[in-house]
Amino acid sequence: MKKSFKNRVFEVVSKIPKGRTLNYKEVARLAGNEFAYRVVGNILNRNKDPKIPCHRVIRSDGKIGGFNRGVGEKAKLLQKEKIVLF
DNA sequence: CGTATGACGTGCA
DNA sequence: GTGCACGCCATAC
Repeated sequence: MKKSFKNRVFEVVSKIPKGRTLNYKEVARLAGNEFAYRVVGNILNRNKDPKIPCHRVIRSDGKIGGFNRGVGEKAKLLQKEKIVLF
């Protein structure tokens, strides 16, 4: 099974510890290509798997960014996790 | 197979 | 400090 970048991103994001947020660039770097940060958001957007805490992935600006189900939901999850936007 | 997209990031006005 | 535009990559259709 060849792990595509998409699969890599899923694994990395699913490995994000609770209470920790990573920006798309970091996820992309851990996935193998720090220059593919756009793909990270792209993949998560087209693949809303409930097993993936994609809400822990935020922009490097410290902003929530966006969410396929609504930014409000993502903000809610972040607050629920007591995640502090670094 | 080829084209267009996208939950970004950075720079500049 | 805020807003706009460009550029980068992989995925989806």
